[in-house]
Amino acid sequence: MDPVNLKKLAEQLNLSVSTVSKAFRNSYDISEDTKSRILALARELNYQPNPLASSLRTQKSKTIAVIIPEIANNFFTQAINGIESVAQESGYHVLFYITHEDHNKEVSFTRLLQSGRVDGVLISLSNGAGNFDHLDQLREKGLPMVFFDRIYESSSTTRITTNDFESGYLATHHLIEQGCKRIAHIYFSGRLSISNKRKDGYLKALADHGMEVDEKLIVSCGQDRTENFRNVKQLIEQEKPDGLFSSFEKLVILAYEVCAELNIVIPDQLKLIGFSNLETAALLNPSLTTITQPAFEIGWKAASVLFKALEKNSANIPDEHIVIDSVLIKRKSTEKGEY
Amino acid sequence: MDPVNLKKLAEQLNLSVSTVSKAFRNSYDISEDTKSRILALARELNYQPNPLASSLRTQKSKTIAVIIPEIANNFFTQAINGIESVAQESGYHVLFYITHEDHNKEVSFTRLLQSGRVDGVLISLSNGAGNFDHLDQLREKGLPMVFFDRIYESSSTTRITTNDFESGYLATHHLIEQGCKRIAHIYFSGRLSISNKRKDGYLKALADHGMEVDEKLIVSCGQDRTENFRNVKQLIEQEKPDGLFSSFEKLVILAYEVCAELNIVIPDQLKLIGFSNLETAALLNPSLTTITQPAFEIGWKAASVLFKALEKNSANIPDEHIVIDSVLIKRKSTEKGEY
DNA sequence: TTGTAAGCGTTATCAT
DNA sequence: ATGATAACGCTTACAA
Repeated sequence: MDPVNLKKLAEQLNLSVSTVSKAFRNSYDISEDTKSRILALARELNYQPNPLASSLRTQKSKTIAVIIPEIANNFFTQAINGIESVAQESGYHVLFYITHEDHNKEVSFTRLLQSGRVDGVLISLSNGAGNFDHLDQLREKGLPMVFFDRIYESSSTTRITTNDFESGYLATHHLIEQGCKRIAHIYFSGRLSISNKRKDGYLKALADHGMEVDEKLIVSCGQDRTENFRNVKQLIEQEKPDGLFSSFEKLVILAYEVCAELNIVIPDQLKLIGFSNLETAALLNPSLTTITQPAFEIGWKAASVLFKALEKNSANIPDEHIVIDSVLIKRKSTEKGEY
Repeated sequence: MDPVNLKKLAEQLNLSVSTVSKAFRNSYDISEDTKSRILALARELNYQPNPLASSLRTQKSKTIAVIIPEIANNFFTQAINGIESVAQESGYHVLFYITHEDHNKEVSFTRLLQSGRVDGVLISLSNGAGNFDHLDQLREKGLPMVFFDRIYESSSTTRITTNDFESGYLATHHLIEQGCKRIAHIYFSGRLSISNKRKDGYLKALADHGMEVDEKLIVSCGQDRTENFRNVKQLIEQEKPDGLFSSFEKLVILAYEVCAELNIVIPDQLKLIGFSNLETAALLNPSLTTITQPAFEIGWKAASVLFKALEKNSANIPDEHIVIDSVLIKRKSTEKGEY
């Protein structure tokens, strides 16, 4: 219960604090003999250095922050696994902050990180207001940051995403191949670059196949689940699309639920494809055709880029956009019927 | 870029560091006038106190650690949401450590927490060796801990779980009600108390209904997915149970996959029920009857108990076992056929 | 009401 | 090879 620190070790060994301290870092500059005596006592007393004191002195906390919009989301949990695997290997500690898509929370979290608590930040933006002052401010304080998935496009640091535009294109193209003529799209409105890119891919695919864009087939969703349900239901009921591309997993699930309520048979009446990292995609009724993001790799890469900069002691992270491709996994929800 | 700290504020205002420091805490003991001057400059220079220095001085980090076995797991992500909601409200920071069911990692993580990094720990055990020395050691260092879900039963602090025994009983009882005669059980082997309790519930239900226990119907699983698959496949193929109760979500999913491979029709040939917090349980083919844990509440409660103790500055957490009941949600996977 | 100074536990510089 | 000392940025008696 009473603390064991350098001072106590030093007293018990009749050494100075600085000598003891060195034993834990400088292998040279200290005799093998005293060093082993020190380490022995440290083990015996179960000495653990105080990271706060050490961080204060060295100005490195060996800690990073991860800011994400939500956690009950397969993309993010897999990305976290990627981040965490690098962090564990590099001996870093990880603080998590969940914004719940609330821009104000994002702002106040970043404020809390401005003074020494962490050495760097990995962040995936909330779908809130398009104001990035808080992020610029963090950069000004010299805190290295890496964006992943929901990136701040005009930041001058590394940004990591999947090939959102191409994936949106491919998803739509797949529906066209499967014979769809009226292809709807649902997405999350807001400032998210990925949302817009995926939609652009959808639009381009339609254009490339000489299909007209019908604005009524494009439904933007928000944070209110009930409202989203109503809107998607209305879309399917009234516009009777024969294909639907959703750019977010939450919305694909919603579409399944709407179809169940409306007794719409997938894929016969409506073919469904969506971005998703659901592990049970193959077990759904019917199994779901997905655009699956390399979530683990994205998290892994983001953390790797950050740690590489931290090891070099440089807050200078390359100003580049790294893209890791998604894969389209075909399943029953987009199968051609034999009707 | 250059740091703004108390000293700099003090210099610019021709005040002493201590006066400035007080302005941020002691509203009294300092004139309204100077206080507002200080706060104004602080805002202007975007001053953020250095938490390391402050924590070092006050011996409170306003940070807790959460140690869990895995993150890509609906129970844990929902529990995290519960934890995080309390933490945010109380202004605490949260460090996450994922053990990946590796006892050695659990040991080394706890070691890292022994000296001031955190004020308290929330932990759900890995399914490793049954050695709890590292946990006892943490307690000896005076670090408040709360266990949730996968608890250390004989620890003398608060432990929070669902009603595992009763839920195992109910699940089995439900299968019996639905007409099952040969009820199998799959679970994770190891030291986890919850795994054993759920199994005990299964055994008791069989006994209460005068059904014999057939050891061949009870299959224990480990960390190797391929091996688990093989064992569960063998169970279903050779023992031909007509009901199956799985005490973990991962294993229910596995059972679905096995049935798909064997062309076993659920629920006609085999009725399936399992512990699960899957959000898509209702969308599976067929929809899955679940025992669903109050994951958010469990996380919320665990964090609340811990913070209450921390606010009182007492490492004394009640030695009690709090139980929050699960619910049995009936769906198609256990429906009686009309055959 | 404001200031002085010690100290939290460590690290780093400079003597010895 | 070892030790004295200052410093990291903040809080808190205590003094003025």
